[in-house]
Amino acid sequence: MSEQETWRELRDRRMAEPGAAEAYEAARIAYELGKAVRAMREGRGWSQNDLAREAGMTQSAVARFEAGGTIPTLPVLERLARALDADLEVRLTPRAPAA
Amino acid sequence: MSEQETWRELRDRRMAEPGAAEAYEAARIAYELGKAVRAMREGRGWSQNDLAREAGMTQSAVARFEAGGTIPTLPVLERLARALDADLEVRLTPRAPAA
DNA sequence: CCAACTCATAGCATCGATGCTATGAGTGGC
DNA sequence: GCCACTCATAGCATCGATGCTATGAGTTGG
Repeated sequence: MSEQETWRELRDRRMAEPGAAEAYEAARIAYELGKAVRAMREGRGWSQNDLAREAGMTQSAVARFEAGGTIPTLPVLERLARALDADLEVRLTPRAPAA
Repeated sequence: MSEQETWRELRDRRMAEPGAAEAYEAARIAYELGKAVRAMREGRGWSQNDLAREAGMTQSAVARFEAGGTIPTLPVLERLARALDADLEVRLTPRAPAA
């Protein structure tokens, strides 16, 4: 079945790390971002190569990111956002009211 | 005036890099996040040390981050968010309509 | 004046993300 | 069957963020 597992496993293992709820969250966010970018890219009918060119990176980097293989850094997210005509938003929203 | 300049200068230089609008944006976001965290921390009457303890890092790391001395990674932001009872939100919002 | 506390930096080690090239597998067209 | 295209990985080099300890300066309280 083509066995394309490594990054997926990497990600899964990360999301399963017990004592690290924060790490889990970061990995989850990375995964969501990867899916979002893939959706936007496909929405434009772009190949990973096209997006890579626009974002100033290589196809392998895009694949790695979309697969959730790593937790992306803000500069990379910015470049992808620009390439996709999107805005990168990063916020800390208080869970409890300012009370 | 006490001359506490290095990180500030580092940040300023980063935000001035010409060909790198993305880098500028990332630096700007880092700066905003630093200010936001500082505000939340002070709102609780916590010292950098208190926050550091809660977030599992050292006072110097908190100072560096609040000063915008580095572009934070998602795991660090998550830990800070948790320590401050906040949620970390990272999103790519399309600038142009789906058109 | 001294002690304690808070924050800004320095300097260094280490880990992890990114950048690269190359390759394998799957698909579609000719 | 062959070629071209797309995507998933491997493997490696490098850069940069984080983690640490230690220190200096400024403040406040005694």
